[in-house]
Amino acid sequence: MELELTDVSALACCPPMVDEALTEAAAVDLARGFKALGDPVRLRLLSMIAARGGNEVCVCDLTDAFAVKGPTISHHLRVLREAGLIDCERRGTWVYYWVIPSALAPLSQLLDTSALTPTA
Amino acid sequence: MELELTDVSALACCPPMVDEALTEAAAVDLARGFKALGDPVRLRLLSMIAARGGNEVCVCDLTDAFAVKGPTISHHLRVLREAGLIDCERRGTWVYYWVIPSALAPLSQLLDTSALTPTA
DNA sequence: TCTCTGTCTTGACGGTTATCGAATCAAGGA
DNA sequence: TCCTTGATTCGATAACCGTCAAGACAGAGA
Repeated sequence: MELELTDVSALACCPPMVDEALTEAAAVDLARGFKALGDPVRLRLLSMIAARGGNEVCVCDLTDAFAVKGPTISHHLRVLREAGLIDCERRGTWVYYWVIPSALAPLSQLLDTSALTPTA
Repeated sequence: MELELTDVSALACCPPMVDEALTEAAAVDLARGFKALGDPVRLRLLSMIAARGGNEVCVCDLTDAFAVKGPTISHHLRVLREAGLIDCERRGTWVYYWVIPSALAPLSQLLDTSALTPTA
């Protein structure tokens, strides 16, 4: 399970873009995260993992919910992991995944528009 | 300027995914938005447009900030527009773009993790 | 009308990505 | 030790995407 992981700490620094435009470097970092979210299968995989809160999800519970085959699920989980959005651990026969909230937070904050619509 | 635009209203319906996993249909819709954000040039373009708040930005003010050529800027602006994240209008010689906050909001809310980290 | 400037579209090229079958690896149990 | 099950990796293929040069279009001004 050796992968090149995105440095999450570098992302935890982002005011809403309605307040301040991104630098080129910040855009490269953050776009990596959004790109990982830009596939329907990956986005739903992440949501199924995240919906367990801090708990974990077994891959075996994910695969059945999708039309795509096992290797494709593995591929998408790897992309999410390389983006630093999730992590995993093998315990016995099964592999468990969980979400990394500190990686999601900057992405959410960047898109926050509450400064434009104060009463919405 | 006739394009197929994503229906924004269909997106304005999304609780954080830490509370509830996405349906397949919702994932397809939302992934379209994230996919548009998944390129460094596009993300920075959007941030430069959004940073003006409700005001508009002339394309001529965007082009100089990037290494890529005019057609590439046009292409990325079109992708952002087809995703429903921005809109534009021509006035005289110049074309002005502005952000659509109601399209950004659901994406931000979906990634909100405050329910997991109450005091962060 | 012609010309100039700003923006977009077209067409093409090279690189990337999603997907799957087959093979591989990891762990448990017979 | 062998077999079975869960998950990943490998290799190949088809589709997609970012980029640019060249050309087209829109509007302003002479």
